[in-house]
Amino acid sequence: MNPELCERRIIHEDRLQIARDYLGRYAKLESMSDLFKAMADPGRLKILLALDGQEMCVCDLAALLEVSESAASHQIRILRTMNLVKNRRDGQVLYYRLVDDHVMQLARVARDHVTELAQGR
Amino acid sequence: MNPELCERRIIHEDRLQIARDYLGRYAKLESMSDLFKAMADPGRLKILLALDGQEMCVCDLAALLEVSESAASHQIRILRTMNLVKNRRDGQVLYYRLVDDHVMQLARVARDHVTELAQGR
DNA sequence: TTAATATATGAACAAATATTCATATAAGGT
DNA sequence: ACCTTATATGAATATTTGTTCATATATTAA
Repeated sequence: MNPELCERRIIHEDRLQIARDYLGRYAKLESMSDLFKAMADPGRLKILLALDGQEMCVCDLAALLEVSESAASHQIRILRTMNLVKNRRDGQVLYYRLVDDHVMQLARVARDHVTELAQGR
Repeated sequence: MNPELCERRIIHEDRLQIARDYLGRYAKLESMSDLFKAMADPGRLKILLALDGQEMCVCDLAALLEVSESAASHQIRILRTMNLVKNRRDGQVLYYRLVDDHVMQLARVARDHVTELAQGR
């Protein structure tokens, strides 16, 4: 066992308690980080933005990202698994679309954050 | 060169063009995915939530996450690099705090997303 | 100025993630 | 039934990310 993990140094016991209580109110913390993980790749983020307001198929998205259809399909599978997109079959073609508006809300806040920082806050 | 990347199959040229134009308006796409990457780890997400409304030092955060102070410091460095937190020195202690409110906005939307999905939308 | 505290950082290793290639499945056409 | 199209998936490899351990730096106290 690591001694550093046992005899632990804590300066602000009160703040630690506040943080623990607060984290208790965020029950699905793992799922939340999974959601961010899904959006943490430029390619997947492009896919999500491309699906804002329209349905697209795998081959379209592969063309957009300039990757193989297999690679695109793997990325899309992650987005499906994380419940960000869903699909609808029309004959041979699977059309992908966003599950809800949360994704775009996240994208907008993220864009605001990075643009504000670029302007020196 | 991969032939699949050259003779590309595109079904919806119009939608592809819409997506390309739309992505053009998201200039800082890499920075956006970096921001999500920073929040894509449960430990770092805990740190960010813990800092909602209060300052904490590295040893507090290490205690909260139950990891070594070195590990906590490495995680915090990522949050600093991605401009999510900043610090203030008071003597020997470095106090960390959130840069702005965007982080908490993101956390709230993410929480709403995962709780709604858990309830079957 | 020596020692102690608080934190940062570099390097090595371990674990997770992404990409590629080959193959599988599912629908539609012939 | 057989072939083609559209997409999914498994396995192997390549890349990225996280953790640990040792060491470095900065501030304060003795």
